[in-house]
Amino acid sequence: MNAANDDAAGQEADSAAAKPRVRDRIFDTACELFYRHGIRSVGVDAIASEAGTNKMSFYRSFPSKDELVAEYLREQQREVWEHWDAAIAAHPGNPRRQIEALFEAHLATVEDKECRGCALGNAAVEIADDDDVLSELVRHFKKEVRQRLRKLAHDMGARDPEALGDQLMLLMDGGYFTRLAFPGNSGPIAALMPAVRALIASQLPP
Amino acid sequence: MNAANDDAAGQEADSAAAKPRVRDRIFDTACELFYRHGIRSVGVDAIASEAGTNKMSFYRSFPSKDELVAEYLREQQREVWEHWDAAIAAHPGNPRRQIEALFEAHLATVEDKECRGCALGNAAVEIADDDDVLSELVRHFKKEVRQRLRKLAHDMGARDPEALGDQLMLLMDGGYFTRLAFPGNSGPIAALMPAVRALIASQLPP
DNA sequence: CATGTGAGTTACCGGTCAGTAACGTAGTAC
DNA sequence: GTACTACGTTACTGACCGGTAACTCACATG
Repeated sequence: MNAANDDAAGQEADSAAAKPRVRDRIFDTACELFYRHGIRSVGVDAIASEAGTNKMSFYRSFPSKDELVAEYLREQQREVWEHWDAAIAAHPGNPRRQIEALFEAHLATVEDKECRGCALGNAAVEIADDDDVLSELVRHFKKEVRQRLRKLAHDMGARDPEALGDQLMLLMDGGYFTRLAFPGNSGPIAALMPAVRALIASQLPP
Repeated sequence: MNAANDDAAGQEADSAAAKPRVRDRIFDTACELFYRHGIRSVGVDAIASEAGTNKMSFYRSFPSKDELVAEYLREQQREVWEHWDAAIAAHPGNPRRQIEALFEAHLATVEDKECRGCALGNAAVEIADDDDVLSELVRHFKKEVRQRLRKLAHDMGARDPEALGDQLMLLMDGGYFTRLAFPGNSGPIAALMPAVRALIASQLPP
C-alpha cells in the first residue's frame, strides 16, 4: 500500500532522516489511483490533490503524465517479479512445486478484495494502439511471463514445456481477466488450482 | 468527408431491404471504432465524421454517448451468442464435441488479425467503477458465459461440472486477454486446444 | 402547393484535462 | 545575510469533449 520511505542509509549530512518527499507521495498515490480506476480516468489534478499537493508540484517531479504512467507500469512489473521470485524461492530445486506455489500466490492476489486484475494487461486494454512506448512495455512484460512459465515447465520435465507454459499463462491471465466481473473469490478463479494440477499431470513424463 | 450512399438495392416496395439510415451507419461505425480503439478514446465527433455525418445527426439518433455504448455492448453480446450457438449447433447431442467446437471457434476468432480481445471484458477494464449500467451489463454477460460452460460440462458428464466449466472459462478469457499483447496466433493461445482437451480428459468419468 | 421529416451545417456552452508562468515562502547550507 | 532548494498557490492557455440551439435543404407524401 504505502511506500516505505525509510531510506535510513542517508548519510549525506548529520541526520538527514527520511524526507517525505513530494515525488514519492505523488508516485504512490498515482499507482494506487491508476490501478483502482484505470489510467485514462485519473487526471494529474486528482493525483496531486489526493497526494496532498497540487499540479505544479506534480510537474516539478514528473515531465509529463505519460512519463508517470510508464514509471507506474515499470513499478507494477517490479512488484510482480518480486512476488513471483518469492513464491519460487520457497521451493528450490522443485520446479513442479514452484509452479503450484506460484499459482497459489496468484490465487491469493486475485481473491483479494482490492484486486483489479493485472495492471499491465489492463493498461494494454486502455492504451489500445496509440502510445508505442507503453504498449511496448506491456508486450515485453507479457513476453517475459511467458518465457518464465515455459522455463518452469521445462525444468519440471514436461513433455511439451512450451505448450504447458502457454497453457499456464492462459489460466493466469484468465484469472486476472475474469476477476473484473466477479467480486472476491466468487468467480471461476475458484477452479484455478485443480486446473493447474490437471494440466501439469497431463504433461508429466510417463 | 464524403458518404458512401450506394444503396443500389433500395427497393422498399416488395422486399424490405435495409435502408442506409444514418443511425445505422453511425452505429456500425461506432461499434468498429469502440472495439478497435476502446470506448473512452473514441469521441462522438470522431464517430460521426467517420460515419460521413456530423455530431448533430448523431444526437438525433442517440440520446447520449453512454446510451450508444450500452447498445454497442448489447450488440457485441448478441454476436457472441450467435457464434456460440452456431458452434454448438454443429454437434447436437454431443456436448463434449460441442465444447471442443466452441473453443475451436474461439481460437479462430482470437487468431484473427483484427481481434482485439473480448469487447465486453475490455469494457469492464475501461469503465472501471463508475458507470453502473455498463458494468452490470458486463457482469451479467460474464455470468451467463460461466453458466453455459458449466452446463456443457454437466451435459458432458464431467465429474465436477462446476469446476470444469470454470476452468474452461479461465482458458477462454485468458485467450482474449493475452491476445492484446501478442499479435495474431503468436501468443500462448496456440496452446489452447491441448489445454481444453486435457482439462476435459481429467474430468471424464472413470 | 403545403407540410412533415430526415439530414447537413455552423456556432456555441460548460466542463475537463494536460501543461505552463509567475510568484511566494520556509528551511537550510555556506 | 545570502543564496539555493523544495514546495505551495493562483491563474492561465489550448485543446478536446459531450451536448445543444438554430438554421437550412432535399424530398416524399397528401
